[in-house]
Amino acid sequence: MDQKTPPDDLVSHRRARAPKKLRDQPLYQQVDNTIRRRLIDNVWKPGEAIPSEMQLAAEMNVSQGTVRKALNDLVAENLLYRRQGLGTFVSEHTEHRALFLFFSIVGDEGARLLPESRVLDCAEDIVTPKEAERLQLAPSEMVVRFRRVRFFDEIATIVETITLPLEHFPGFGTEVDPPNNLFRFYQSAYGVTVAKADEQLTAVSATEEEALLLGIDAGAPLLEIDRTAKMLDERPVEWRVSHCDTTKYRYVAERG
Amino acid sequence: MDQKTPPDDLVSHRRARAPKKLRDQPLYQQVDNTIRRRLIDNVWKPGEAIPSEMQLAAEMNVSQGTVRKALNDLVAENLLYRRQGLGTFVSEHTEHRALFLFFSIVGDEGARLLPESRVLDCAEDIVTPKEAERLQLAPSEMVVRFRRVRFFDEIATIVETITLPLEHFPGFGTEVDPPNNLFRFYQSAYGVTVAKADEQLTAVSATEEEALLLGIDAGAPLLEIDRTAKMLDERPVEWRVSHCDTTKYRYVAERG
DNA sequence: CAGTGGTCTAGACCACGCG
DNA sequence: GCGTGGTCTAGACCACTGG
Repeated sequence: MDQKTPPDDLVSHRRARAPKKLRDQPLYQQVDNTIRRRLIDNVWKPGEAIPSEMQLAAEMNVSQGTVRKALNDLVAENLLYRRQGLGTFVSEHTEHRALFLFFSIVGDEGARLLPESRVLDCAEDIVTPKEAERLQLAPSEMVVRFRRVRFFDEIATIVETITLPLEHFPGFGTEVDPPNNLFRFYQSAYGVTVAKADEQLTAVSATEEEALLLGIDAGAPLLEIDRTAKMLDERPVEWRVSHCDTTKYRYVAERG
Repeated sequence: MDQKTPPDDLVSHRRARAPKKLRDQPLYQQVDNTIRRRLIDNVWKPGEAIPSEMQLAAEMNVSQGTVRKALNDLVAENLLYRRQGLGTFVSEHTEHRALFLFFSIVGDEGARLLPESRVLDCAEDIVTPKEAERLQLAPSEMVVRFRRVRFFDEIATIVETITLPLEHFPGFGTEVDPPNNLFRFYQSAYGVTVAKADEQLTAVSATEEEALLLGIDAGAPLLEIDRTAKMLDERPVEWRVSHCDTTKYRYVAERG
């Protein structure tokens, strides 16, 4: 077959009116976008297997190799994972994934532990200007706001404030208690999958209240992590400001 | 051709004594390693073009597609970059690369600027135990240790201490002054290419001296970035501890 | 055993940069 | 025009998983 006997589905417009030239998006990008769309729309749900390469190739009228390139790109983004002999699966927020993809606090030996949590307070409210900016909400929208203390090995280490747009999380905090692994809960209870997060780190001084909660002196230095978590389509769904006592635990990153 | 009429160079041993079974490394991995080795050994230097896919494929007796997979993996690691119609090139520490790959401090508007630097002191010395651990040196080895203040828009923002193993940087600090863009200097003057870095972030209190240098109060919270920079072969080459005043500038990261 | 993904090849055409 | 990388296809065999 010539490079393309126009594959109908994806590229019905491609070269329909253009005998030559006219560079569209590459085929594998169109496949990528199609699959991405289905993930966003929850057509394929976290944990489930998606169709095989051959099936996708047949459906989209492209070669297996083209589908493979798209799939491998999505695997590189951690949206899918593949197991030889089994199939291709939609990533989910298991303990492990939450730990290694979205949690960067480790102990002196580099061991990662998911901390325990105790909720301090929780209420619905109108967005503050800052929250509206971070969550891209209109000035009058409602949010759920709650604070909690997090413990590593029984030692209070983090105080954090979390804000969620009520629109995506109806009944949150009033009908149910926030569990420890929030991302997994967002996914299972609300169908909201967190795919990426932007973080800004600064150093701040502990307030009186924080000092009391963490068992340290007021004014002691704390690491502030200001994090906006986003869905697959880049829409922000959670704003979290964490104040961490870094005397026993540190934030780690790898660059390059 | 059958999947492999044993390509001589890379896999002379592969299936030499094994009629079946015996899984070695995939071919594209062997190609990857061969190229990586040449980068480590400076056979191909930063900024230079490496041979074309066809040439490499011919040299290593594999198909163009196999070479391509290896090259694309190396591009994903930022060790190479490719320009259509031109060729494949070894990455170098340009201002841009230094800025976006190894520098994470940005202003309120997210704009990235490379700060100016003023060196405070610089001397050769025997390693401390901490330095020996970070740089993986024997207890009696010599290092160069220097401190500097860094300025964004004329405002002192960072105080940092940098330690280099003298072995890799003979004459550093005594015969030449440390320039502002260190990574580029390591590369051009010593042939040392920094390929990755591990960072640990904590919050600390400003010492009297730091407070004076940064124009803040003693005890004010500072962001400490403890960074070990490594070469292509993972050997550490620089240890840097930066104390940053994050009232005007922040550390940013992206996860997921 | 059949079906999945993983590796490898061969060859086509396209888009780009340069002489 | 020629050589580079970029996209796409077709088809082979291997390795793993499950029934």
